[in-house]
This record gives sequence, C-alpha cells and structure tokens, in this order.
Amino acid sequence: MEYNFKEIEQKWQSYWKKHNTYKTDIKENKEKYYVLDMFPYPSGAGLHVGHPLGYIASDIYSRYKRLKGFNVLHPMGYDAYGLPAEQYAIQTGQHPAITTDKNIERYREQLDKIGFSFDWDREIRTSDPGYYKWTQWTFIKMFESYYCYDEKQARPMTELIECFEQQGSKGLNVACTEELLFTAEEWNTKTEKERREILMNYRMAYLADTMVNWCPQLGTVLANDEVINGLSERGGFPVEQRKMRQWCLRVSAYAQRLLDGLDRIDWTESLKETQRNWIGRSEGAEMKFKVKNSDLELEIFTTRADTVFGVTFMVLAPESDYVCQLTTPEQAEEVAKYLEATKKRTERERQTDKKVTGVFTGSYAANPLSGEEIPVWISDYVLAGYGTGAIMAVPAHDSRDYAFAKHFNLPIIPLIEGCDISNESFDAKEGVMMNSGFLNGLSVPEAIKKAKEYVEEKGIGRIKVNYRLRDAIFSRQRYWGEPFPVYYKDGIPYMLPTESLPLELPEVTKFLPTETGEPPLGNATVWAWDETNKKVVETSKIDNKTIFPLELNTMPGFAGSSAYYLRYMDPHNDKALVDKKVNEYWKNVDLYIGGTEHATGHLIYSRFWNKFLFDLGVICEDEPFKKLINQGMIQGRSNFVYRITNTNKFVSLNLKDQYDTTPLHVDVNIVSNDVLDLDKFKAWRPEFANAEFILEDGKYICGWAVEKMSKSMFNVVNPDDIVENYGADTLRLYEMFLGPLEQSKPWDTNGIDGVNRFLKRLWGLFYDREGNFIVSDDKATAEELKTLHKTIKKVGFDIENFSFNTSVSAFMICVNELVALKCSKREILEPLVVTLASFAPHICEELYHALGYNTSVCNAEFPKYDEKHLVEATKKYPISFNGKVRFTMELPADMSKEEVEKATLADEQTSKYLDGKTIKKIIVVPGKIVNVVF
RNA sequence: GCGGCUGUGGCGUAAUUGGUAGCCGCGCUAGACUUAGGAUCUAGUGCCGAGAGGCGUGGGGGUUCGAGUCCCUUCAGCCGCACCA
Repeated sequence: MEYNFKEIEQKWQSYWKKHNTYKTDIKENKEKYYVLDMFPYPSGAGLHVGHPLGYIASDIYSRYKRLKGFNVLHPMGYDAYGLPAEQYAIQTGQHPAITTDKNIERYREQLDKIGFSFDWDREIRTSDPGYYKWTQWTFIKMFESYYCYDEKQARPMTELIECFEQQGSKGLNVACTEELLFTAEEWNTKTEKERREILMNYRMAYLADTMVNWCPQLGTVLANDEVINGLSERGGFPVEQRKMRQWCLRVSAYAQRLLDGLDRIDWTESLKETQRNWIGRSEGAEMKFKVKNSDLELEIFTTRADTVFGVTFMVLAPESDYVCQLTTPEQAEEVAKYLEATKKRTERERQTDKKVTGVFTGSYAANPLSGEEIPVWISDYVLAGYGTGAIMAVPAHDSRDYAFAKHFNLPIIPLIEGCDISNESFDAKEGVMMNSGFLNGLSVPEAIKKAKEYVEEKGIGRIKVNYRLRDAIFSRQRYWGEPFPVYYKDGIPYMLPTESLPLELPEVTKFLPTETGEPPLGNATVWAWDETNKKVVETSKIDNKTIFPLELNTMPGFAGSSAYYLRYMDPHNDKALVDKKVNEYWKNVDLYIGGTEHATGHLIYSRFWNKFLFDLGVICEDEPFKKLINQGMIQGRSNFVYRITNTNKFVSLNLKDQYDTTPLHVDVNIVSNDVLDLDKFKAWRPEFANAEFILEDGKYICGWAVEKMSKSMFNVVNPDDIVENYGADTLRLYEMFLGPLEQSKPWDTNGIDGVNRFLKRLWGLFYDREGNFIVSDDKATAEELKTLHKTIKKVGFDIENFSFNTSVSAFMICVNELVALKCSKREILEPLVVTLASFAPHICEELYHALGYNTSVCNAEFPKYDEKHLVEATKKYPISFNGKVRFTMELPADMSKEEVEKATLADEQTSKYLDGKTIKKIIVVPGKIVNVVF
C-alpha cells in the first residue's frame, strides 16, 4: 500500500478538530509552557513558504513539550489593523474590515493545511472590539498614571495631585515633559483647565505638541522605528519633520528598566545589542551656561565634562526654543533665512548631506569654568530631539565641532597633552589633560569624574543620565486602527468611563482625510460623546455642553500587538484584560519565535506596555518574553533564461557566453532542477509562444541566483502547492531540514524529494507493497535497540536546542538503518512514531492508530532512551602520526591507556608509518584517538 | 565610522564542543528493473593524481601531540545603529 498523504492528512486534521485535541485549559497539576509565534498581519498575498518556518518550529517544540508532560499554551491570531488594507480601501472603496476578513480566511486555510497544534478557541484579532477594548482600557490607565523615579514604577495620578495640593511640584522625582515649578498655593488656585494642562506634563499617555515624522503620501505621522533612512517603512515615501499635537506614550520613563531587563532574558546577543543601541544610555552632566547681558541660562548635556575648558562656542538646534530668545535684532534676518532653509530640508537630506551649515545668533554665553565669553551659533548638526537641543562645542575633541569650527574659523583649544589636531579632532577618551585649570595632569577618565563632581558642587549643573529612546508618538491620522477613548471639552481631553468601552470604530463614507485636513474619522457622522447618557451619538449633535467631539486620530500598529500574549491566556474575559489567577498560571511567554524586523518596534513597545501593566498590578511578570528566537529569512532561488539580444531565441546556460544575451527571470514553478519545461515556458506568456531555444544535451539549463522571495522575481513558492504535491508532513520536515532555524537560507523545492522518500521508507517499515501490515511483536536485537535509542537521545537533545535540521537527519539515519536491518518490530517502531510525531504529526497519528491505539499520539509520552543500549564493546581507534590519521584499529572500549599504546606499537602498520624514526611520545585519549609523535 | 552575525564539496548542510572534516539530503556518474521514467533499487561521488600519495573548512600568522572549532590579523557578504554631544 502506498503512503497516501492526502487521505491521511485530511483524516487526522478532521479527527483533531472533532476531538478538540489542541484545546488547552489550566491544569493545576501540570507545569505550564507557553509557546508563542509573532502573529501575522494578514496580507493580501497570502503565505509563502517562508512564513510558516517559525510556526513549524514552534509547533514542533509545543508538541514535544506536550509529549514531555507539560501543559502547553500555543495560540494564534491576527494583527488585523494595518496600512495595506486601508490603502486598498482608499483605492477601491472596499471597507478594510472586509479585506481583512477575507485575507484572514485565506491565511487560516493555508495554516490549517500544515497541521498546526494551535488552540483556535483562543484566536484573537486586534480589530475585534472585544479585544481592543483592553487596548483602550490600558490607554486610559496610562492617562491616569505618572512615573515615579524614586519608586521606579508607574503610580496613579491621584497620588501626584495629592502631592501638588500639599507641597506643589517641589522635590518631585518624576517623569515629565518639562520641569515645572509651582507651590501648593499656586496649584490650589488654578482652574480645572489649568490643572489638567499641568497634569498633561506628567501623564504616561499625554497630548503634546511635538516634532513628528510626517509622511505626506501616507497622510499620517510615523514612529521613529517606522522611518528608515528618512523614508517610511511602508511604501518608502519621504518623511518630513513637523510640529503637531499628538498623543504620546512616556516610554522614556522606562528606559532604564528596559535596559536592565535585557540582562534577565534569553534573547540573542545581537537583538539585545540592537535594543541597547536604541535605548542609547549615556552618562554625563547637564550644565548651565549663562548668557551675556541676559538672565537666560543655556542648558546643555555632555558626556565630556572634562573638556569644558576647551569650549569655544555653543550650538543650538534650529528647532530649539532658545533660538528666538537668543537671536539679536542685528542677526534676526540671517537667522530667519537659515531656519527657513533648514526647514525645507527633509530628514533624509539632513542625514545624507553632511555639508557644514550654520548661523550666528548674535548672543554670547560665558564658560562656567573659565568665564571666557563664547559665541552661540545655530546649526542643524545639533539634534533637537537629543539632550537639551543645545551643545557646548569642543572643536579639539569632537569631530563635528571640529568641522564646524574650521568652516567658520572659530578657535580650537587642544586639551590633551601631545594630541595632534592640525587635521582632525582627537575624539578618543584617553591621554592627560592640559589647558584645563584644576583638571591639568589628570587622565581623561579621572578628569571626567572630577569635573562632574565639581560642576555638581558648584551648582553649575548636575550629573545626569541621558537616553536616546524617545517617547512613542501614539496618534495616527488613519481610519483602520483602534479609536482613542477620548473626547474633548474646551480643547481639553477627557477619557471615556471604562464601563463604556469598547468605543467602537465608526463607519465612514470615505477613508481619506476630510476637506479641512482632519483625519478620516472626521468623516464619521456618528462620532460624538454624550456625556450624560454615556454613549456615542451623531456628530451633528455636538453642543459642547453635554455632547462633545470624540478624538479623530486612531492608535498605531504597535498598540494592538503590545499585550496580545496576555489576552491569549484569557481571550473571552470581558471583565478584565486577563484574570489574575489565569495570569498567575500562564505567567509569561516561555518561547517566542519571530522575525528580527521587530527588534526596535514591537519588542520594545510590548516590553514597555508589559512593564506598565506590571506596575498596575494587573500581571505578575515584568518581562513578557523569556526566551526569544529569531527565525532566519527564507530567501528565494530565482531562475533565469538568456535571451539573445533582439531575438526571441533563448540559449541554455553553458552556451550563453557565445552570444550577446539578456538574462530574464523565469517562474521557478516551470523549472525543475534548473531544467526549463519548454512547453510550459511557451504557454507562460504570449510573447514566448514562438520562442526558439538553443539547447545543450537536449535540455534548456537555467541560471540561478539567491534573491529575496518576491512576486517580481518569479521565485515565490506557495506552501499550498507543496502540501498538494507532497503533503504537510513533508513540508514540515523539509522546512526544518533546510538548515538551522536562525539562519537565512534559500528555498529550493528540488531537495524536497529526499524527505518525501524518507516518509515513504518509514511507511514501508509498516506496510508491504501489497498493503499488508507487517509489524511484528518479535524481540528487538541489540543493534535495532541501539539505532532506536540513539535516535531518541539525539532528537530529544536537538529539540531542546532548537536544532531541528539535525533531528530530521537523525530520523533519516534511523530509518535507513532499520530498512537495512529489515526491522518491522513494534518494540522499535512504536517509540519511533512517538518521537517523530512532533515533526510529522499526520503520518505518525496514522501509524500510531495502526499500531492499535485509539487515542491521539499527541497525548502519548515522549520515549525515554536507555544508555545501556548505546554502550559499545569496542572502539575503532584512529591511529595518527604527527596528527595525520593513517589507519584505524578496533580495540576494546574499556582498554587502558597503556594497553592501547602497547597495541598501537605492536601493530605492523605502525612501523611502516614510523619508517625507522624514533618516537618522541605517544598521546592516547581513551575512547577518542591515538597520536604518535616522532 | 561603530556594533553584531556569517564564510566548510556543484547546492542546502553536519561535525559528540580541541580528537578520523564532509554525516543527512539534493544534484551528478554508472548499473538493475522497465514500453517509459520527473518511479524504485544498487554502487560511486571534496579536489589533484593512473597509483602511492598529496592538498583541503575565505586568506595569512600563532597556540597545541592534534585546530573547522581557541588566539591575533586580514578579506568578503549580510544585518542593525549612525551627526546621540
């Protein structure tokens, strides 16, 4: 009987569904294990063969853990909000919900075919009101919280208000947008509106006028991680800087905890390093420079407090608030001209074009240590977003300041003995100080320390830690996202009561911004909040007395993906994001598998979001993902045909150099082992119908290259086709067999026959050609047991180490050996089937039942290996001479060192290789090797 | 520029962690069965060499009885960050 994968796979997929085999519940007597995949955005293109790679790996691990007796949570859902569906809606008028549902349905179909052990009862979609209710709920909690640096956690705003009432803002060590100073009396006399404006300065979720990455083509702002080299991540459109009133999340408050947490989680070093870079911690000093003839003080941040004596000028970012305060009337015109010019430059231009530009403000400041008078300039090499937006320039020891000083002819004072600054600055933090008053003679690290202390003592400034990590801009001028549970009274935002959540996304007539430039929600006719009746009503009823306008922005993509792992634990709970007891059982994700592209987006935001929920006391773990593995990308393997220029004639690969040719991509699905199917090629496109060919050995050989898998390269392979032709089990095995999970590698369907043959051969151990079940109850031999047990041992070890490719080859070796031994014994095959079941669940379920079981192999127990079957009586010792292996000798495994040495010397081949030379020494490593040195 | 990762047959890869480099699979070669082969089975297949043998893990150097594995250096590719004061 043939191995009929189609029948088998359908049969068991419906069996699993019918028997709820993958349904998971809390089992207090069992240890939990949580395996999570990064949930997909359901794109219109469907899955290609690269997408399921991580899912297959996590599925194998989940099934394995289950066989090992763990209670495994392994859910799946969809990141359903997103730009592509909305862009499609703008173009076609089709509601994004419809597009999304359709795409999800297709994804589900594709996923189902592969035989995953997901508990689909726990499916979530970020666009589902029952889900985003909790995204909105968390946002409200953020609005109602501030961050206390002393307690190192988020606290309720009510505590802060109490504090203001009693002592004002004095002595507070809390996260804020800007330092505000007011007394309790001042606070207590303020109006409601004034108070709310002040509170905004401290909220975890706050509304602020900030410089944002505005993308005109997408009509929305983007977060920093959504901008790559000055272009939008989605679509690659230019991005410009603009000041806009936006919702922001105070992620920066958590910078230190986000950094510290990295040391306690099992992620790859490269991923942690990326996050460390992104957080960008630097220790330094904040210092005040007095402005001449003014009460103003310029605040700057520096990591090189030791170089203050070398400050010969200061520079402001063009966006800095100081600019207008310091510009003198004489310079006003020039400054205005410069600001205008910089504004025109996009972020991208500013980054790529490193021409030195700048303008003098007309003002001077005083060096706080030397008292020297120094000019204040403006230049766009200073970033508004980092530090204070102003710097002290030390041209001798900073290359950017150096370039600026050279260009504008400003003085350069060297501060380190013996450094050469005639052509470039000396940036290294080493050497001995000079020209630096009380710092002279100290080494740079000593001087940094001493200068910082001095500055603090004299009240010139303070020691400060700065982070590159910015607060996340949380508003998007988009339709297809979570609505903010916010309405406005007199321009002041108020939160909806949490009992009124979810605030559902309204219908709109069109998905573009309104004529007045408001976001698409401005088109909604039912989008106003009735405060008394606590419900959404017609926009036309807005009277700003009891009925108020609702927020028109929506939340960004990372909102819904930040806490989804928690919702899987308790997906249908409408009383809480996750029940406390449930959360205490599942805790956090033990294994998270996904792509590396989320390193600075999702993986930072979800850690932040999670820490906030932890501070609220809603959840019990402060890091969401204990272990994280990045699966490598599956690249495409493209094929080429070579068209002779100006003809419709194609020449085979190895003859192409004799002609003038153009390579053309050809669909890999009509090429087999680099041999082109000529008929399919002619039928592929009308212009090739009359194509002629120059063949070699009667075949047309195509060229090939490894490229990104994409439609335009014609190298996309669809998993559906693989399942159709070879079955899901073969697909699963082959995806793993390709190579190490974390490595990128090209997909080449040609190799798939190997794993398919393996399954057929396995099948052949159970059934003969006539379809007779040939498994016997005979006693297994020592050799057969050894084959089995070494396989169980290796596969178990490999799975624990996520080395799935080597497990697959171990299975192949095992089956090859059993075939050679003609072993069809139950004693061997039964444990083998259970061991393989995580990789190839369908065929194993079939064989498990054929062996007489009527329960699922998913509920079996992973076999234990017994070392006693693995011990060898003899060892084939490689005998090497000066490190070169010459022959092998079979000796008893337990033979002593001395005896092995003796046996080696006694062998006649030894004298042959010695060739009369004297032996200097003999190295014998028992059980390993013999090395004769002469 | 800084940081991280990766370099092994024609291809994807393996190597018990310092101990016989190339396991497993693809491809290829030869053969068997066959009307046929994109089926199946058998044998071979790192390179050079008729052979003995030599050479081989991007290159160079080192440590070691012994290096794909450790150290130094260099090159190439991929990824991340990039005026971060």
